[in-house]
Amino acid sequence: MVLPESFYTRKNVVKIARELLGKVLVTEFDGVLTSGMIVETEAYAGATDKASHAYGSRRTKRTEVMYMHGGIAYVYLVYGLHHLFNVVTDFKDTPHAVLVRAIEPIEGIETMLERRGKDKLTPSLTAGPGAMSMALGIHTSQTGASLQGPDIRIEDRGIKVPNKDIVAATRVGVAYALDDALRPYRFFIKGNKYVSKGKGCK
DNA sequence: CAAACGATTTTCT
DNA sequence: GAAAATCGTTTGG
Repeated sequence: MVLPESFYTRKNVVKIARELLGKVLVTEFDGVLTSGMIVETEAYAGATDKASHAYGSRRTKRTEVMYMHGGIAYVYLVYGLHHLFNVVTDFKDTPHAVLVRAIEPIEGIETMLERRGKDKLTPSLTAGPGAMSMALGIHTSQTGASLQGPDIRIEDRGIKVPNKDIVAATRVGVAYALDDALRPYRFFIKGNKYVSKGKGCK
């Protein structure tokens, strides 16, 4: 089943990030379907989180989508070449979001290999936020798209992730956030090959 | 209006 | 292990 809007419109963004593990992220552009199980996420707690783009209630053209009602996509460009896919949570005017960092490919693997310019399935196909977005065909033009819409959705296929397989850790690439970089807002499935290594992963 | 920089990945040494 | 690639957004003059 496709996750309903009520899954996203809750106050605890950290809890949502954790619950997204094991769910299936699906994109369908021009009738081409690609999907994968979410194995790694990070929570960004809006106004009170120095690592978030919306820290201190900063409101700009780019971050505007984060202030919208939960259940939409927030996609943006980093380093001029990587598209990162986020899920906006919580209610209007509360800029919380969950960054999806990695998936385990399920459907449309051929398409994903093609998009990435690869010919063999390796973990690097979708391990890491930039790589994953490219494999799924996610682009900054999809920012603000509904997750109940025809192009992008997240499904619950009954996959259960045991508590003991969920690891909480510090986030990657946010050292500039000082003390907030130490918050255990990163979740991933223990032992999964598709979890990104990340630079700051110790 | 100009300048600096980043929630990263890949490739080369 | 280190460095480059590359551009929209943010910040300062």
